[in-house]
Order: sequence, then structure tokens, then C-alpha cells
Amino acid sequence: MTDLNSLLSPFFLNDKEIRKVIELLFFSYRDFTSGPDKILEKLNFGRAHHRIIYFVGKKNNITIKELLLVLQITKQSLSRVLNQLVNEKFIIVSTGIDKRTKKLSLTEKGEKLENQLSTIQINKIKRVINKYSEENINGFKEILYDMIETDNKKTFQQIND
Amino acid sequence: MTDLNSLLSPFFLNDKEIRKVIELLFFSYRDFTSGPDKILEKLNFGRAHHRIIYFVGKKNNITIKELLLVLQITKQSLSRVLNQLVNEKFIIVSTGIDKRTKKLSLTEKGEKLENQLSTIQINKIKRVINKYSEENINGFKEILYDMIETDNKKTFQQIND
DNA sequence: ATAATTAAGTCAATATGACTGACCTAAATA
DNA sequence: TATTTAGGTCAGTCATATTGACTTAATTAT
Repeated sequence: MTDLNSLLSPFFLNDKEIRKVIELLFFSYRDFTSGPDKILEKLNFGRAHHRIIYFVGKKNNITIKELLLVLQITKQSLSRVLNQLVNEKFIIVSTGIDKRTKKLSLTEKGEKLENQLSTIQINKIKRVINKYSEENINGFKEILYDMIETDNKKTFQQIND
Repeated sequence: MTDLNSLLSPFFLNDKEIRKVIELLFFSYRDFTSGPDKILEKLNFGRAHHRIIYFVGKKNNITIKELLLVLQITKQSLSRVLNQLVNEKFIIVSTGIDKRTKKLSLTEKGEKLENQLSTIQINKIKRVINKYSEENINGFKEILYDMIETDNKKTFQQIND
């Protein structure tokens, strides 16, 4: 199987090379999140808090439903973490025109934290990406995009329209 | 800040575009792991089990210490998950020449599972990557590699020498 | 030969992030 | 008026991880 594969595939599509991609994704993603993790720890927050802060910062006045769609967790899971952020005044809640909905936005304090966390990740990406051609960078983004499942591709487009 | 950035940076290095990379990493990594997760669930295993199986499969006769270096978790964390895999005969333990060490390898049962899980991820990467040029694929891998912290780059090289 | 270090393991307590299931309220829509 | 939708809540559970303290056995250094 692997032998046949080695014969038929070009080098960069060999199973062995593909496995390296698996590992690169694992290592790079872990290191990508480790920077913010250290700051969050001091506030007794975790990665779940980061994700909420990120997406609320991304789309002001996002509703609970929209947030759940992006995060793909249950509302019970969201509840605890979100309430902490609201109680500690990183996020402020208001009522939508549809009075059943709630709209979430970052407070000034929340924006400050969001900025602090995002800056780490943005700078890391910038530092890395700077060395590459526009062609390579676009390829990188397109490959990542193609790895997303159809439904979530739509979600990605929605938050970026 | 962002305005200045927009003026000085080429489009593909704008903060807004960089933020898309943050999201692409989040969405793609989540979907990348979701396939194996479904199989693991049936066995009452989680992602932690997957990682152990993957790296034991990658490097036969890996020691506990080496495995901890790769996974970057505590031995107490490893213990519970690894013991499950050993008890359920996915992994077999033997003693090294240095009798303090233990060597881990996959049983036939473990190899079967490893293969099942890896195949999902390998095929996913292949499906995606097929559409791209060698140049793009190499760029993709290099960018991911550059996102890894120095120490972990060494670990990556070690398991791939 | 003894002391120090290393590899591995264990016990206990704790935190975080997630889940299911059941149930509730209020508002909007059919 | 009935149904659906948005959101919330209570309770219990599970998986993954942590810190800290301590043990055993084997290897290495003095």
C-alpha cells in the first residue's frame, strides 16, 4: 500500500510527506495558541474565553445564536464562560430589536484584552508570512480554507462579508 | 494604528487579512480533527488517545520521556490515557536496555486503529492538496513549520530524522 | 562504594471545557 | 391561538489537563 503509493505519487504527496503535514498542523496550532494562553491564565481565563472575546470583537452586536454557530458548542457550555466575561465586564449585553435576542459587544476593557491577545497572534503570523511571496501566502490561505467543511466554510464567509 | 497599517502594508498583510488567517487556522484545525474524533468516540477514546497512538505509531519503541516531550503534557496526564490504551491492548510496553526506560509500540489492534484514524486525515490532506502546485504545497508546509517555536521545531526534526 | 540523578509511577486535589437531558420564559411568527 | 424561536437554567457527567508530594529502581558521577 505504502510502497505502491510511493511509486505512484510525486514526492510531495507521499504518505510520509503527508504525515508531516499532520504533525506540522499539530505543532503549529499548539504554538499558535500558547502565547495568548499565558495572558489568559493570569486572568483565570482559558481558550474558551479567548474564542468568545475574539468573535465578539470580530462582529459587534453578535447574538448568542450566531456565536454558538461559530463556536459549535452547546449553549450550556457557552453560558458559564460568557457569564464570567459579562460579570467581569469584558463583554456587555444589550437587547436586540427582536426582543428575544441579545447582542454582545466588547467593553473598553474587553477591547483592550482582545487587542492584547490578537496582537500576539497577528504579529506571529506577520513575522512568519513576511518571508513569503504573495503567491505562497495566498496558497497557504486557500489550502487552509479548503480544509474546512462546507457548512463551516459558509460560517467563515458570513463573519467575513 | 490599523489605518496606518492598511496604508503601509500590501493587501495580503493587512491586519484584516491576517485576522482571516487566525480564523482559517481555527476552523481548519477543528474540522481536521473532527473526523477521527467520531471513530474515537465509539471506543470511548478522545483526542488524547489519538495523539498517543499517532506518535507511538510514528516512532516505534518510543519511551515515555520522548512521548512526553512531543506531547508536552505531564506524566500524570499521560498516565491515565496511556494505561487505557495498554489495558485495551492497543499499545504494548517493553523494557529498554536501560532498564529504567519503557518502550511503547502499537499492537496489531493498535496499528489497525492508527491506520484507520490517519487514513482519514491523510485522505483529507491529499484531497485538498491535489489541486495545488508543488510550489504552493511546499510554501504551505514551510509556513506551518515557521509557526512552530524553536524548541518544538527540534522535536519535529527529531521525530522525522 | 556511595551519592546524585534519571525514568517512571502513583495518590490526591483541582480546573477547564465540554457534554446530555430536562425544563422554563418570553417574544415572534404561522 | 398554536407553534416556533431565542435564550436561560439546573443537574449530573466526562475528558483532559494541572500542581504537589512522594516512591521505586536503575544508572551515572564522585
